[in-house]
Amino acid sequence: MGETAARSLRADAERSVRAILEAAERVLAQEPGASMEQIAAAAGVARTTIHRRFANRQALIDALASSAARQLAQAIDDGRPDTAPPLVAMHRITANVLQVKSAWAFALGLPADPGSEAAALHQDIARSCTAVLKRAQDAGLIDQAADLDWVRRVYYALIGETLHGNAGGADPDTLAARIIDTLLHGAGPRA
Amino acid sequence: MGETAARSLRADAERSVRAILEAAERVLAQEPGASMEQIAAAAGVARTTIHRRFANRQALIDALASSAARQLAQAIDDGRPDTAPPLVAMHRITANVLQVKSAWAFALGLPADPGSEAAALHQDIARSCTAVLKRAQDAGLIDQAADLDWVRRVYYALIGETLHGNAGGADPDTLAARIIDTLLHGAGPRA
DNA sequence: ATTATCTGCATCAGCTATGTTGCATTTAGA
DNA sequence: TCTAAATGCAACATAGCTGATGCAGATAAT
Repeated sequence: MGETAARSLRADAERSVRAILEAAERVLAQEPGASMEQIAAAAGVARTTIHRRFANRQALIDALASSAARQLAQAIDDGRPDTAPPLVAMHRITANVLQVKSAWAFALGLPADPGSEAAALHQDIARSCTAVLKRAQDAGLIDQAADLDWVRRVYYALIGETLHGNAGGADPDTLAARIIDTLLHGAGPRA
Repeated sequence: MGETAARSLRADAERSVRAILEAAERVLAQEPGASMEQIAAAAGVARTTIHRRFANRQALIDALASSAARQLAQAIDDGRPDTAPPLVAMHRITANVLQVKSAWAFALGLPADPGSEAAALHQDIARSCTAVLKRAQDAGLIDQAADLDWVRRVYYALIGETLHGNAGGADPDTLAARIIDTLLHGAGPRA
């Protein structure tokens, strides 16, 4: 069960942990090699406080990755991937994911080492994603001969590219619409 | 004129520089924070030799980025983006780029700071790329209403995703064909 | 109100990477 | 062959990060 051994921290301590994780995301996104000192400063906390909650740098990174992965999994579940009509689910999920990924870009870009909670979550997520695509394929939205694994990877890539260019300002629904349109139809001329 | 002030190094020195750059790519691709010592070892060279040719770590990274960007630009030019028929140019360019990017993944993924040679080259590349897409659009391969900047970014993303999953084994032409097909038609059912 | 927890601050030891220098040796080039 | 360039090696100084500790003051929880 990893590092989630937190046995009922005091309320202020829990606030500190959250502040540290959010600061770590902010700081490391700009400079992946940033020091604990910089993270502490951004969190409004002394460096020693970080060391009290996280044994070492790696433990902090792991916790960050887990936390972000949990939020991502939640964002997907909120889109009802198993029950909503495929197109609706895809749109909702995409919009949700865009928001979570834009807030936790660094943490979610981390290479999750096998066995970690984050890795397990990312596998679950990939499964959910493939399931939705399968439903879309059965509904005739995706070509029967298409390689769903490639389609899923293209979908991931479109999300990633959307986040790159966008400074976080544009409407998630508009962006999601473009992603799905591109995924299904590409850039070629419409019939 | 940046760091290319190299005034006729001796032949063996030039070999060393190349070995260092190639080793840096190899090592840093696996561990972006790797030490100069590790790079030197991988290059079969003493650490001090690296410091003789590159003032500091940043200078080495900059040189690496420039070198890789030059090769990428060359790979695109080799595809005759201005003269070959659009589809042919796109295919050739894609196959060439796949090979160069797979060999210099780290260097080309580096955030080129404005003003650097690498940044200028990447702008040239983006221009060439957009030009080819424009020709494809005029030829009716791409929808008239399409946003070419988005199309170009999607194209980049497809290349990036292709390189991720592929361990460098598959045939570049096959991969290029899938990229262009996906870019133009997406995953939807064929007419 | 009392207690257990949390935090900031100061401090310390240890480690590692960086960048430089001097010298002896090898190697390319004329 | 002769010279200038290039390299390896050893050593050194510096700087920055990490992780740990002790203590005094602030804060939550009962």
